[in-house]
Amino acid sequence: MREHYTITELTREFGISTRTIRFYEDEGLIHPIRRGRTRLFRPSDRNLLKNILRGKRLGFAISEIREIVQMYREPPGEAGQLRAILRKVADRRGELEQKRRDIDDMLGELEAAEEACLTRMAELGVGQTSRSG
Amino acid sequence: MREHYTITELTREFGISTRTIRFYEDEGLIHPIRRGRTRLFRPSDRNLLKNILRGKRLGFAISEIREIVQMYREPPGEAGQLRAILRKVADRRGELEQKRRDIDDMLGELEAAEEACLTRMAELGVGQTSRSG
DNA sequence: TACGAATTTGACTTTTACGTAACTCGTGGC
DNA sequence: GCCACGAGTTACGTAAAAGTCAAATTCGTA
Repeated sequence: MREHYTITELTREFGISTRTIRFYEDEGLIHPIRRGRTRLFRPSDRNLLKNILRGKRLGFAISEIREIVQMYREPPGEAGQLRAILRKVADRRGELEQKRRDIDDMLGELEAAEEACLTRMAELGVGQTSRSG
Repeated sequence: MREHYTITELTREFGISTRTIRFYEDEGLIHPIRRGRTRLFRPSDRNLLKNILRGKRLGFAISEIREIVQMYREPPGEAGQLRAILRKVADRRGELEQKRRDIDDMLGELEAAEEACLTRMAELGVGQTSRSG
């Protein structure tokens, strides 16, 4: 595990721009340390970025991702705040389960579409090159 | 199964605005029939809308959703187009599987966060009201 | 057929998530 | 000391996805 990563290393690894990473810092999602003015990303920062991009792929907004990654930090010492986090965790879990149902439904539709295409090709007497599923 | 739905019925059912539905029509995602100038939504339109909103929840852009719902239509009669659809189906399936991995990873992180909170509460000697998982 | 509620269309505005341009700073090599 | 070069900052721009508002229709119905 490396000590630090530069911003451009992370842009290459994750296929995003420096602007994007700096934007996430401006938005308070990530807090790299500095050597002079230059950002240095620790492995934990890199991991956090990975989490952020996961959230993006799942369609969460920046404001939501901010809330989510805040839940991953050291739990606070106050009971009310802990309960608030637990509630949010439960909410997000519900959302994710909805998304999973959405994925399954969508996969079902795709399969139906594929079947329809294959049937149509058979009708036309067209040979297929390969079959994925 | 009803014959037709009005626009406001669908807005209530799905929790979206009339502007949104009309926007989707402008974007060519949906094509309700008309009685005069008034839109009438068939059950198939309602189902299509459901598909569109699924895509939205999963973070697909309108342009992607347009492509996706086009794949659900009657397959064309030309072999090249059929093969193109099959390729797109395979691509989307790959994306959905990535999203599913993202969901599982994120659920894992949430679980870890929950554990950390519960541990912290135990340390503090705080009673929990309930446990979801 | 007159009225109010719902609908349509069109234009303009807003928010989000960055992109782009223009410039400065700091550091290593010669 | 100068230069190249990557990184930083500031400010403005923009595309997508609606929200908002106004004006014109249209519909059910009394």
